[in-house]
Amino acid sequence: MRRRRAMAPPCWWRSRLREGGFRLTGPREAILQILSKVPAHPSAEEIFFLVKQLYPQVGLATVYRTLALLVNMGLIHKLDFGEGKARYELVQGPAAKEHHHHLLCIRCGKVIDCGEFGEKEREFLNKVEAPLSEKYNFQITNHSIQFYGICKECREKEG
Amino acid sequence: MRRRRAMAPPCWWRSRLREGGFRLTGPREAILQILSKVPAHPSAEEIFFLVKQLYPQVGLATVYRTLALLVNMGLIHKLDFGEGKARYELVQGPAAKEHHHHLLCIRCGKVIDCGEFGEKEREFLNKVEAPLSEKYNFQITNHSIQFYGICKECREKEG
DNA sequence: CTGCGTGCAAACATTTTGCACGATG
DNA sequence: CATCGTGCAAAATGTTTGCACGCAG
Repeated sequence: MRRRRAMAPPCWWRSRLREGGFRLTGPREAILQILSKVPAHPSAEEIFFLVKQLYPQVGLATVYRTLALLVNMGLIHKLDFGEGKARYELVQGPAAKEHHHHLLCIRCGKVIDCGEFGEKEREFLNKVEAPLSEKYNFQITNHSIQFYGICKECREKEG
Repeated sequence: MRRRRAMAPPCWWRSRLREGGFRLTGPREAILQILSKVPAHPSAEEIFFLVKQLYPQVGLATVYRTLALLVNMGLIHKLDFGEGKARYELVQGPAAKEHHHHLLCIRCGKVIDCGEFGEKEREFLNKVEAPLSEKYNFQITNHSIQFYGICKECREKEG
């Protein structure tokens, strides 16, 4: 077990793109590069600005098109916290390890990350995913759990 | 058990509005009326058209403003399945009884309702909600669980 | 060389906001 | 009768699409 050298599968996604019959282009590489580095769940616009630093001539439409492609290929997850915009995360990326969910305040819209319930969550999912998958003939690739409510600050303000 | 007369709690929400210091207006009544009758999770636009049948002069902006008000008051839940628009449901309404979650296809966007895991879900939530609520000082009023993946039809189409 | 993928700009869809009028309490 | 709430229209925001050009294979 002595592989110490940063794991670095330099571009594990290239083969995936080829397999799918898609071309390997600058924008796509840049976007995947960014996604594999960014820790949190960036929105399309955030990704756009990050990619621009790496590949300045990129257009926002390309970011959207590439993200849609990657979602369909199953390389990234599209998340929606009800903010009016989507967020994205690499399936096998930094965020995948720190898999977490969210508390969403219905007053101020604040999003609190919470990653504490790993064990209980897995237990629950193990019980639930297989039957669902079978019953609906649906191949589950990801899940997302949100709790809605009122945050500390909003409760203090308005009672 | 012979109450046959439609249950009709004529307007349980009026007091709630008053308590909050809000006026009791036509549009608000109409919107709550609709929400308490509709079974599924209507979008703002769907609500708008339904309310129009009951209160024709209503404007779409009022629907949005009222929905935001009701969310803040905790009378309705705002849901987002990543379709680019929000959906709403009454907290204590028909949908509340048939509490369910969703399978979302990342290929075609299909939304499949699934309501089968009541017991396991409650078990999980019981374990998880209290600690979360305490740790983040967050009053949980609702939750939402989604599974993302690829539906039967899309798998058949594209392998 | 043949398209697929791209950048740009315009189109779209949903939601929010500004304003003057009207209704509620 | 003082505001709060409303309808309308315009603006803002996020995402998609049409088109001609250029690069990957």
